[in-house]
Amino acid sequence: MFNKETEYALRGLVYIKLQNLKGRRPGTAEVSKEIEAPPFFTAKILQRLVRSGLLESLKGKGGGFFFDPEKPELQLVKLVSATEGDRSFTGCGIGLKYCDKANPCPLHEKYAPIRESINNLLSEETVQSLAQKVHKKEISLTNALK
Amino acid sequence: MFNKETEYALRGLVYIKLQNLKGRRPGTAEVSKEIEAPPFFTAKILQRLVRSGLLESLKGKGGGFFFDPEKPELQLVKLVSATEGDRSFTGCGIGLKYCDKANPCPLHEKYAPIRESINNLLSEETVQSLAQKVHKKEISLTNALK
DNA sequence: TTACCAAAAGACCTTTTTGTCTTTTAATAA
DNA sequence: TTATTAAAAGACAAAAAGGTCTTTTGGTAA
Repeated sequence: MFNKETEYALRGLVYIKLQNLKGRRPGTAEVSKEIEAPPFFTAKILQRLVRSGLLESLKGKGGGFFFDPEKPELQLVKLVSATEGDRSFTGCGIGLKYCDKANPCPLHEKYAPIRESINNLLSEETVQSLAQKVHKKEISLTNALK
Repeated sequence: MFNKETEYALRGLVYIKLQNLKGRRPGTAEVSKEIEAPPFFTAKILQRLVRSGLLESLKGKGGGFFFDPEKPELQLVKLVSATEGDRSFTGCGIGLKYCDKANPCPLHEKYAPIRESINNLLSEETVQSLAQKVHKKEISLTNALK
């Protein structure tokens, strides 16, 4: 579904949001440990997210990552665009440049609705909505079995 | 959706099947040209498919690629397993090792049905069924606009 | 104002994917 | 049997993805 960067970003951001809800700002070491992702790579990914304006950070003692409460919720489609680029869930199933209802590839009829439901999912869900689910329910962010 | 190898394999196999229906056995040069894929890479991919038993080939004059009429239709899931490995449409959306109905990640509820419909598509459709669609309808295999 | 802390920046590396090319092998036809 | 044809095999290489590490910068707190 997603590449590694997006997976780590998703897990990391949901973890950060959960901690923010508790009034905390986790740092790279904590985030990478909790989501079981490579530490330096996690740091790099979070940095990129800050640079692209999807996440905030604070240096120095007591520093760490957090979401700007002023900003709207972060739709997954925005996140995935930032990590994988725009074309990840827009292309043709078999890789044709021009493939649409008027000029379909042989997979189009069945694949188009699936692609659409992926895009719906990515528009409907946000980092915050995912964090809520983890917060409220018996839902996990890591590989630890409960 | 798929990686390049799978895309080229899909387009190539459908083209080969279409030519087989006309009593022809296309070679690597023809296939790569018709599906607009890199010639040497196409050759390598078709070779791999032959080695894994999904396609037949004949060397020498009049040689080329063809499907064994004795074999059952080639389900896309078989093809994708050969080119991308088994785990491409079985994993968790956010990359957790253990994620299922009993121990779901926050994306599971909405992603699981999508993943299932992808797997249904890949089981239902075959190289032959896609070739039939191209044969019967106004459906394209290449980037050429009609 | 100094000591310390933690993110930012960026160089560097490894692996996988994607792609190219040459040589060898096997089949066919003359 | 020889010339020709086309796939098989495998070495090689570029690009992208994934990952590591060191140095610099900017904050905080004592």
